[in-house]
Amino acid sequence: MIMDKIIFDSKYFNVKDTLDCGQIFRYRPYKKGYLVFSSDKVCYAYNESEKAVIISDDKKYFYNFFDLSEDYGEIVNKALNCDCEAICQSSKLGKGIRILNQNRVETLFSFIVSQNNNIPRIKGIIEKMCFFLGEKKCAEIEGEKIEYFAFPKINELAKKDVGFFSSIGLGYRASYIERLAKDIDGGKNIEELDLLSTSDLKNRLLSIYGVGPKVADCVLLFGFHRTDSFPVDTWIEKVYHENMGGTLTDRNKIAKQLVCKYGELSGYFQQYLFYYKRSLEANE
DNA sequence: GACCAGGTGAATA
DNA sequence: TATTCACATGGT
Repeated sequence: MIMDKIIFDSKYFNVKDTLDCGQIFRYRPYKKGYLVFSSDKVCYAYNESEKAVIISDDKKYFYNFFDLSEDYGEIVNKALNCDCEAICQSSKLGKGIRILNQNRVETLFSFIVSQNNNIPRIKGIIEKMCFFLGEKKCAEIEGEKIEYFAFPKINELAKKDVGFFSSIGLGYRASYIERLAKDIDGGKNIEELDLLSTSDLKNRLLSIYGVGPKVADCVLLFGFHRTDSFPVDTWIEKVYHENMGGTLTDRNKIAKQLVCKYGELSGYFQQYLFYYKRSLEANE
C-alpha cells in the first residue's frame, strides 16, 4: 500500500473546523489531527505550520473529498461583503471550513440517523452500523497500523430487520433505515440521481420514507455538493431569529428565502452560520 | 422531570 | 394548506 501526501495552504483549510461543523460523523482524533473515514477509505489529516496535510492511499479521492479545487478565498470574500452581519462574522470564524464531497449513499443514511438527534449520539450509532455490518479494513499510516470498519454495503444493511436497528440505538428511525436499505437496490439508483437538477433531485429524495426537507437539503449539500441548498435545523432557526433578524417561522419558508437570496453561496454560508451559532453557545 | 438534539409522518381542522 | 402530535434515546 502506497501512502500519498497532499499538502495544502491552511488559510482556507482548517481540518478541525471542517470536521466539527456537523457535515460528517465518522472521524476521530489521532496524533496531530484526525483519522477521517469515508465509504471504505481512511485518511489522516492535520494542520501544521500554515499547512494542511492529508495522508492516504487514495490522493485523488481525498483531493475531491476535501473540495480542494474550489477557491474558498473567493467564497469567504463574498461572505465578508454580504449585507448580513451574522454571515460576515461567522465567515471570519469559519473561513477554514470546506464543504466535503461525501459518498452519497452514506450521507443519505447518516442524515436519516441525524434527525431529532444530537451529534455525539449520531456518531455512536453510525459507528455501530459500521462495526457490526461494515467490512474490516486495515491501513498503514506513517508506519502505524490502523484498523477500522468501512461503511456497510447496502446488501449487508438490507439483511437486517428493524429489531437489529433498534438494538443499536436508532429508536423510531430504525424503520426508516430498514426500509431504505431494502428499497434502494444496492444504492446505484441513488448515485445516478446526480444527473437531475437540484429541485428534481430534492423531490426524489423527499419521496424516500424518513426523508423530509431538512435531511434532503443536507444530502443535497454534503452528498451531491448542491450549494444552492440551505438546510434549516434547530441551530439555523436560532441564528436566523436571534442574529439575522428573521421573522418567518416555517423552516421550509426560511430555507426558500435564504436560497433565493444567496443562490449558489447558500450551502457555504449555512455551514459558517451553523458552526458560528454552535460555538457561541459552547462559550457561554 | 422537563427540555433538547442537524425532524418526519400522520392525523386533524 | 397549515397546525399539532407521537415518536426512541441519552444528556443536561
